[in-house]
Amino acid sequence: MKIGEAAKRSGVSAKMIRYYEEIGLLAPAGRAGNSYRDFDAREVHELVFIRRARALGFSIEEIARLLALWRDRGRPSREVKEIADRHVADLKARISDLQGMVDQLEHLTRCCTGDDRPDCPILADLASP
Amino acid sequence: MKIGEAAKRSGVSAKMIRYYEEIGLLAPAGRAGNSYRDFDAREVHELVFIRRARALGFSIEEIARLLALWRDRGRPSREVKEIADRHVADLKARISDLQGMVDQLEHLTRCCTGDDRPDCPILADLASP
DNA sequence: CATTGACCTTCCCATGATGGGAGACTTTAT
DNA sequence: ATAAAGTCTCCCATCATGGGAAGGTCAATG
Repeated sequence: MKIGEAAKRSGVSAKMIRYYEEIGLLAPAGRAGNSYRDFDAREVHELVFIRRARALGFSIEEIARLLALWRDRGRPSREVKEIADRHVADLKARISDLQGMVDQLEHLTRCCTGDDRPDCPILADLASP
Repeated sequence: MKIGEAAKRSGVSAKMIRYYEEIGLLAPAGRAGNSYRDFDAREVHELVFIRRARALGFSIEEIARLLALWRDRGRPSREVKEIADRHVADLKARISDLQGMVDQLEHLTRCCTGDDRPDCPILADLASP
């Protein structure tokens, strides 16, 4: 099948499919008639794998490792779990950063009248020494 | 004072100071002897403002609006609060996205033995139709 | 006064993942 | 046969930041 069909079936845009091939995440697709890429079901399956992994926040780098493990039938699940655990720790760190921002901002906005007066604790905080 | 000193006092790198000037976030600094930028205390103060706003996750775009309001002594605090509230909502949405990923991944990793066996619910999930 | 080292300048490049678009070519449908 | 839709490769843009090169400027020391 051609790239548009593969995109539709996998949920990955044609643009991204070409990009994944370019950076070596996917093996170069065969060419039908030496010009259009030609995909089979296995390749669409890999694209779906990638899309789902992206939706879980894995980086391309991590996905490359997950794909390699997926292709290796004898892999130890330990290695997969390690990648996932590290990623979860990373996500939690990001959440914690963002939550810290929310906490500070909510404190400030609670103190801000938000009316026509110019006094604003939010600006006062940003401008404080 | 020269850019290195302004960077040290504000906590904003010289690279970033030039960038903020280039994109118009800051008024072009005066030049001493027509070559080196020359900063005064007020400009350092603005840089600190920017650094703190960045630490709260505001985009450059938002900071430009906050700076304009800060400079306007008669601004209504309502406008500041609107920006902050929208930003908080944005942060919360991102947290919620990330938390969803964590939840899914923790469910999967709880089910993964993480030993030498190849069976892995994490990969199985990513590869599922 | 001259050299040296620290600082400054501008310009270009890279990041990560994605989208947009141009210009040329191929396939498919009418 | 012609028109429409799909595909190809390139290049550019995002957002905020850092790295580095090549060259100019300043301050202190010999």
